[in-house]
Parts: sequence; structure tokens; C-alpha cells
Amino acid sequence: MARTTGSIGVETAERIRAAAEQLFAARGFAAVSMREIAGAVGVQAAALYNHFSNKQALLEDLLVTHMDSLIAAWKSEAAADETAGKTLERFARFHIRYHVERSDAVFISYMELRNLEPENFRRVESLRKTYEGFVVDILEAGRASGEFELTDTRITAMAIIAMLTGVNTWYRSRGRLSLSEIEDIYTTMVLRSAGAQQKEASCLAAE
Amino acid sequence: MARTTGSIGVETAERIRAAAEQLFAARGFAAVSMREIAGAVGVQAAALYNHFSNKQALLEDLLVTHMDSLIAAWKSEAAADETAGKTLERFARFHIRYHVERSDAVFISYMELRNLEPENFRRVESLRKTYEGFVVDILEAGRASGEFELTDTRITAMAIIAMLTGVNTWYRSRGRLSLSEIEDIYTTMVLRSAGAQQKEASCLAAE
DNA sequence: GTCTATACTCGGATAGAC
DNA sequence: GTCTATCCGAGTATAGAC
Repeated sequence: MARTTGSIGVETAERIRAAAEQLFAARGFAAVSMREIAGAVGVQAAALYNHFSNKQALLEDLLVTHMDSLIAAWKSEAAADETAGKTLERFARFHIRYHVERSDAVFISYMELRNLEPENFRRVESLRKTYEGFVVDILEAGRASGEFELTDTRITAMAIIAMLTGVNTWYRSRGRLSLSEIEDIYTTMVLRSAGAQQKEASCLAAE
Repeated sequence: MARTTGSIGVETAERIRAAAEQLFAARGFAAVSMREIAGAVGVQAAALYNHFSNKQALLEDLLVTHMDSLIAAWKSEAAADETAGKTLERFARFHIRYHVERSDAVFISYMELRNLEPENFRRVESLRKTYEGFVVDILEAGRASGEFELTDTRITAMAIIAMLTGVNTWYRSRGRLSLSEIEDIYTTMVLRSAGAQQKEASCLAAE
């Protein structure tokens, strides 16, 4: 989207989005006022209505944009020809990194769904299903090829996504482990959850 | 807690707790007014202040009570002498069932932490750490005994808890699978995540 | 312990000048 | 596109009667 004025750096709409995202994540949609958002941007509250028709539209914009970007990012990351195990590993690393780097947007996307009006809710839910479907597809492929051994692809997909997204609740960039180390650990757990054959030693003695 | 009046069924404080829990879960702490809670109970808003000093105290009561009960429930469920694998399975089933049956309290406990004032927040966080510690302990024991094979007990504990709690986001009591079936599937995934030796076939060929 | 009434503050949103 | 000014409804919480 191009600038409409040449004046100050980022256009106002984008600064409103950024301010709202940060405030909604920190304190919740209902607890944040339009005046606060305006204050963070450096304009009066009335000016926000030149860019978003109301508070609801602002929330809906943030959630839809986030889900659209997430889906597009995975589509461009997913490689066509590789084993299901390799794809699942790629997904695990992608999901962790993408979510950790956008913790505000992720937080809002999970917490503020209930504040969406029905039509907007359905739209965002549908995007979420699309994303979950990516994991189901990987698991189906791995089961079909014999790489994975699992009972229920849908449940396993939900479990894997929940596990990976959970990193956001405790991750701190200056923490004990680097993001790469965290990715390694989770990759192992995700593959094990799917019943992937492990190259390493976990098969010492069955029984 | 005993009744203070013999008049109408449950005492008012308990009915306030129940109404607040349901409303906070459905629409969020900030979005729910004291008038609404009072309306659900069948009293005037001013009457709530006879039982809770303010809205914050009501939220704090709900979160602390929930965490206390959760911790007590696991303590009474945990058996002393059994293998780590068996204990982890018991924990997985316990966690799923307990959380699914109290979805409102669970939801609030995760979502409304940020609305707690600092002192109350620290108190609830400390209880949460206690609960997470139970899982860390099980994993440590299993690693020490050679039952589990994992890189990092703390990370694995967080991943397991996130995976199990995730059931709440999609579980419906009249859904495709029974709670027992769900528990079975998750138990397998949790044990695999911890690198537990499986009796079943997942060890066909290493490499 | 609950009521009615109310103080006081703040919310979203709009009108109209510039 | 942003401002100032404003409408009006709703929020938490308290005072005082019963």
C-alpha cells in the first residue's frame, strides 16, 4: 500500500495498526480505549475514524491480516518434493519462529476471537482451519507413506499446533536456550508425537 | 464453606463466583460489568460489594481458587509408588479430564492473568509454577530411571502441558471422539514426546 | 444483606471548523 | 486528514434507608 502523503515516514493507518496491536496484546481489546490508541499514535481519537470505521473494524483488520500473512508465509516456505518427516520438521521450525517473532499478533489472534462480531469471527475461523489443514495434510501424507504411525490425524495436528504455539507463553529472547536449540527440541517431540521413525537410539529394547 | 443463611439454596457469594466465572470466560474480564454479574445473580450491583471488595478481588478469588483446587486434585490423584511412565500417563489423563470439565475456570486462568494487579499476579504465577513443577519432577524421575529419553525436562514439561491444555480449545462433549479415546491418543503422544519406550511397534527399523 | 439513588469518570462515536 | 467540542450511554463504587 503506497503512501498518500509524503509527510512523515509511515502512513497513519499503519501506525494505528501497530499501536493497536501492541495495546490490545498487552491489556486486551475491551480494556483499551480509542483515546489510548490515538495517544500512542499522536493524534486525536476522532482521527482514527478516518482510517477504520470503528473499533471492531480495527480488530478485524489485525486478525485477518495476521492469518493471511501466516498462511502466505507457510505456502512460500513449504517445499514441494520432500518426505513428510522433513516437511513436518520444516513446519515445526517455521511455526515456532514465525509465532515467536510476532507474539503480539499471535496473542491477539487467540485471545480476542470472542470479541469479533459473528461474521468477522467466521472469517478468521475459516483462515485458522486452513492453517490447521496444512498440518493434517502433512500427517496424512506421512501416514500414507508409512513414515508416521498415528491414530488420528486431526487430533495429532491440533496437539502439535498447541505444543508449538505454547512456546510463546514462556519464550524470552535472552533466555537460557537459543531459538535454534528450542526448535531442535520441539522438532524431536513433534516427530515423535507423529510416530515418526527416529534415526537415533530411542529403540533400544522394545519391552 | 458452610452456609451463613438457611434461606435460598446456595449462598450469594458462591452464586456470584459462578456467574462471574461464566461471564468472564464468555466475554472477558474487562468487557463484563458488575451490573451484568449482579443481574445474572438476581441482585443489584451494590450488593456484590458486600461479598467482594471490588471487581479485581473477584477475579483474584476465581484464579487462586482454581489453581489451589487443581494442585490439590493432582496431589490426591498422584500415587506414590509407580513407574514414571505410569505416572506420566496418569497425569495426562488427569490434566485432560480436569481441564475439560472446568473449561470456564481454565480459560479465565490463562486469559485474564494480565488483568491481575501485580501482587495477585505473582501469587497466581507461583501456583502455576508449582503445578508445572509436578511434570518436571515426573520427567526427571523418568530420565533418572532410564524410562525416558529427553533433552530438557523443563521444555518438555511446558510442551506436554501446552499440548494437553490445547484439548480445551476444540473439545465438545458430543464430539466425534469420547473423552476416553482422546485421553488414549494424548497419552501415547505425551509418552512419545518424553521418549518413553513403547511396548508397541514404533521400533521397526532404526534407519 | 440488599435496596435505591447517585457521584464521578470514562467509553465509542459524530459534527463541523480548518 | 486532523482538530476541538460534544452527545450520550455505561462503567465502578459509595451513601444511606430499610
